[in-house]
Amino acid sequence: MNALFNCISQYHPISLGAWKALSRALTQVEVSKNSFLIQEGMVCNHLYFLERGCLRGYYMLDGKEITYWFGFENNFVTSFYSFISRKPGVENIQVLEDSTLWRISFEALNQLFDHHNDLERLVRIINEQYYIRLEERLMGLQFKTARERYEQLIETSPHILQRISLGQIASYLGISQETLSRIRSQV
Amino acid sequence: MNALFNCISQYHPISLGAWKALSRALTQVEVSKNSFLIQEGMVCNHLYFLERGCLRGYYMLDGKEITYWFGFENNFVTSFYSFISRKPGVENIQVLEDSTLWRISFEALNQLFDHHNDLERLVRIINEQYYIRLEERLMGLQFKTARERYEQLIETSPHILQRISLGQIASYLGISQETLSRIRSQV
DNA sequence: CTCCGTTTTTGACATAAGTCAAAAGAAAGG
DNA sequence: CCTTTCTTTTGACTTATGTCAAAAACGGAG
Repeated sequence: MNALFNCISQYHPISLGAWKALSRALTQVEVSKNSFLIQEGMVCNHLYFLERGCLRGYYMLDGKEITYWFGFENNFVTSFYSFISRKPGVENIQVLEDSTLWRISFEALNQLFDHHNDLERLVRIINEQYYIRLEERLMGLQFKTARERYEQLIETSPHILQRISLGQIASYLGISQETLSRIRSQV
Repeated sequence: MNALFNCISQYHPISLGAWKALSRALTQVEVSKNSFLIQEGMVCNHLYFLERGCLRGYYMLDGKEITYWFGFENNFVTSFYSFISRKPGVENIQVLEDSTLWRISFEALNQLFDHHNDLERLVRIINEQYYIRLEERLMGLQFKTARERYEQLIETSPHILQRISLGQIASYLGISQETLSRIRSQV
């Protein structure tokens, strides 16, 4: 649970009381490679923190898997739309490496908000940071060529290249895997 | 200010005290067509609410204006990255029609958070809803053809077509204006 | 109503990227 | 260690989309 505490502290410090309450509400989850944390059609009832391992989020479009997200150590994870709106989502979250997570339910989190102001602030701040990242990602997709997207990925997230297969990276970048393979072979 | 109150209420009801305090912190701003609300290189110090009018957000890439956002009545507006991180941003927000806005400064907003829990909750909830929209937008860009993007825009935001020029819509969709013109001429 | 500037359309052409298919390479399982 | 399966690469070809340039249409100002 140390990893989570450290991660939180980088966003916004919380009181000891809030941390204790949060700890009590958390459950550890171990999941193994190729299993699913979340599947489409479900209402996602939990917010997760990924302590160890690696995940992939994707949805189906015309019979193809479209990867929209990768999760690594110290990332928060959920099917955001479903978790927030309490409706079934289209997202699947697949476990790419055996992973350790901590999770809290929607109800428990909202109860904590009522009693611990600083926790709600923490979540507000984390949401804002995640929003900024998503905005940057959008800008990276809107008008860049396949090569530019790949080069940007190398710069901003080189660790992805080590741990994710080429086909999944291509999907994440919005290009075909053949194209990515060719880009890679030409430096 | 009624429009703002109504808009807020749809997300999360707030106490009368919170609303009074918020009202006092708001300033009305009138801006005229073709002026700029925010320009790149500035730190954006305000969060705006657009009561009447229409705005466009864009940034420069290789000497071209890339439109990433349109704002209409009842939208919240800011250069999000800059407002949150307190650093200069790359975004420009241009006024497309004479507009009326209300604004609150970063400092004032954060002071309100300290005294009015429900205001911070409101903002957290609004942020979450905006996050979901951005996610949907990202999915719409990642793997769709020019025609699919345009058809999706007609479905989800037909009002944009009435008020925005073709060139700017094309940019928003991540395609050239010639391509959009041709798509439109073939139904 | 006419003129001027802006926006949209059209045409011709170039090119990035997708698709399909097969071969090569790497990883996993018995 | 060999076999099977999955992933990556390569080739040939197609297609969607971008680019440049010019014409047409539109809209505001006087």
